[in-house]
Parts: sequence; structure tokens; C-alpha cells
Amino acid sequence: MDEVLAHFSQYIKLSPVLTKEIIARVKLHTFKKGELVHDASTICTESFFIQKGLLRIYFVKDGKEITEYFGCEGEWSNSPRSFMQRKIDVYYIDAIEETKVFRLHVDDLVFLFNTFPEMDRYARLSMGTLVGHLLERVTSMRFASAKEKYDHFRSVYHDIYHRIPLHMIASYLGISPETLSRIRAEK
Amino acid sequence: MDEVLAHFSQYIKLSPVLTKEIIARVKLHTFKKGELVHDASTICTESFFIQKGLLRIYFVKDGKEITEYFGCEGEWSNSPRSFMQRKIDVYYIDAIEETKVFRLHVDDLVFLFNTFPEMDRYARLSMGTLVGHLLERVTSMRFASAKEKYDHFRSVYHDIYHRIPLHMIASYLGISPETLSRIRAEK
DNA sequence: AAGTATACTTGACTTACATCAAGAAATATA
DNA sequence: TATATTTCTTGATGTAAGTCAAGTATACTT
Repeated sequence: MDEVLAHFSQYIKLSPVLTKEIIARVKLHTFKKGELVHDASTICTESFFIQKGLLRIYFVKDGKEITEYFGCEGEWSNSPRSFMQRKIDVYYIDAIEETKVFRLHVDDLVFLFNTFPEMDRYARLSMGTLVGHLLERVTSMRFASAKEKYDHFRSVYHDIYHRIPLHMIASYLGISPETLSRIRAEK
Repeated sequence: MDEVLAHFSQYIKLSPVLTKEIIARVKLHTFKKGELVHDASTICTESFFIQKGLLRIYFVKDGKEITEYFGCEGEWSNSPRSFMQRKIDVYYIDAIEETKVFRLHVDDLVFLFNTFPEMDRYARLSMGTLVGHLLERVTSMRFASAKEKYDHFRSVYHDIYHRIPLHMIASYLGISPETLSRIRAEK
């Protein structure tokens, strides 16, 4: 549980009451390697805070699995539009390796938002970080060669990139697995 | 002023006090066509809410101006990292056409955040919209052909795309002006 | 209104990367 | 530990889009 509380504490001071309510609502769960965490045919009603492991958020296009992003330790993962707007969206989530998560139901999150005004501040500040990453990614997607994209990826995910299968990285970067394989071979 | 208040009201109920404080802190200003709104060599201490007109947020790479995004009517524009973290960043902002803005100083925004807890909620909800757009843009950047990118752009910016010079759209999409010109010619 | 600068178009050529294909390596399953 | 699956590598070929270049159109400036 410490990891979740530490995560919130990065952004806001946790009062004893809020701490208690978070602990009461968050449940530990372990997914096996390859296990489906969220199915695109359902509404994503839970968010997963990764304590240990790696998740992949992906969708299927022309029969191929395209990675949208990777869920890393110390972060929340979900199907964003599905979770926020309670509607069906295209994303699946599965576990790249055995993954321990703290799951939080959207109803519980809404309760926290409505009960503790400081939760809005937490969301504002943590989303600021996310927006920064997305802007950087948009920039690196547009004007970088395949090799530059991979180098950028490695610098951002330097702790975990070696735990992710090549074809998942390739689709995340929008390049073919063959091209990525050749880039790796050149080093 | 109505436009700014209407913007906040999309997300939160504005109390009379908050309304008064917003009005007191926001100042109307008009930029001429082509005028520099923000210079990358300075820290961006103001955010601009566009009442009428169009801004371009861009940076320079290899001597070329690359559009990062367009500031549209009813939205805030600034140099995000510079404004949020009070540091120098690479973005310039200029006016694509004569543009009327409401400017808000970062110190005034901080005051509003610290004085009115509901401002955090406003930020959380409005950033949610932004994150959605960025995710969509990341997806469309990776697996779309030049033509598909342009079609997607037109659908997102259908009200204003004809007011933006071709070369700015091209760099926004990460394609060459020549390619965009050829795509347009085919219709 | 003429002159200059900027923006856009069109053609010829080049290239980075995709696709197709087949084999090698690694991993999972019996 | 053998067999089946999946993942990765390597080569051959095709193509979308980039670059270079020169001309045309549009828009500022005086």
C-alpha cells in the first residue's frame, strides 16, 4: 500500500482521513504474465496502480496489436476515455510480465474527488506531468527518424525497455518490427 | 470578458467572488497579424485566452519553424512547460491573424489556485479534455498516411483550417509543404 | 501601381522505411 | 527433452513521401 500513498504524497499532503479512505478503497491484485487486465468490449471501471510489473495498453488495427502506451511501476493505468467517460473504447490492457497492482474502482475515485477537495489538486498536478510527456511524444513522433524515435524511447524508458518485446516497442513507435530489429543490429 | 467566464462555467460553477477576482486579473489585449506574442528567449509568464483570432505555437528546428499547435478561439494558449515551471523553453508564439486575447499572469493564476479550491477542479476537468486530444493526435501521427493526417486535421479544425497557411499545417502534421500541396491538388 | 518578398505549385530524382518472404532463435507446452 | 509456437533476424523489392529546383501566384510595401 505504501507505494500508492507515496505516489499521492508526491503531489499533495495526505490527511489521516484521506489516507484511511484510500487504503479502504484500493485492493491488491496480481495478474499473471499475458493475462488480460481489461477487455475492450467492456467499460473500464477500474484504474490500476502498478506496484511491480508492466502493463501494455493496446488496440487492434487491421488484425495487428498496436501499443498505445506502457504502464510502468508507480503509475496508474486504465483505458482513459473509457474510464473517465464510462463508455466503450478500443483499448485492451494485458500484463507484459507478472504484475502486482492496486485496483481502484471509478465509483471510489469519484467518491474521493467529491469528498476531498485536495484530490482535485492531486489530479491537476499529476495530469500536468502527463501532458508534458504527451507533448514530448508528439514532437518526437513527427520529426524523428526511426532510429531517433528508438533512442528517445530508450532514454524515456531506460529502466524497462529491455523487459518489453521488440514488436510491442515497434508498434508503440509506429515503425515496423523489421526496421527496429535492423536498428538494434547496428549497435 | 463574457467568453472567459463562459469558458470556466463549462467546468465549474463560478461564485460571485471568484467571478470578480477573475475579471480583476484578466486584461484584454490585441495582437496584430504576424506579431510576436511570446519570445522563446524569455520565460512565459502569461497565458492567453483567445477571444477572436488564431495563434501559432512553434519552435525552430534546423532553421525551420515547426508548428507545435494552434491556439483557437475559446482556448488558453501559452508555452506550456515555460508557463508551468517558470523556465525557458523552445516555443515562440505569434498571431496568424489579428487576435484579441485575455491575458492572465501566472502569479494571478497561482493566486486563484491557492484561494479558490474549485479552480483545481476546473484544471482537472479541462486538462482531461486536453489529454484526450493529445492521445488522439499521438495515434493519428503514427499510423496515418500524409493524406489521412490531413483529413484528420481538417475534421478536428474544420472551422479554422482554411485560415491557416499551408506550410504551418504541414509542419504541424510532420509532412513537407510540397506533399501537402499535392494532397490538396488531388481534390 | 510597380517592385519585392513570401507562399504555393509542379516536376524530376532520391531515400528511408514498409512489405513480403523465409529462416533462425527463443520460449512455451506436452 | 522433444515439439510446437511465437518472436526475432536478414535479404530482396516496392513505394510513399522527402529533397532539390525552378516557376507561378499571392500578398506586402512604398
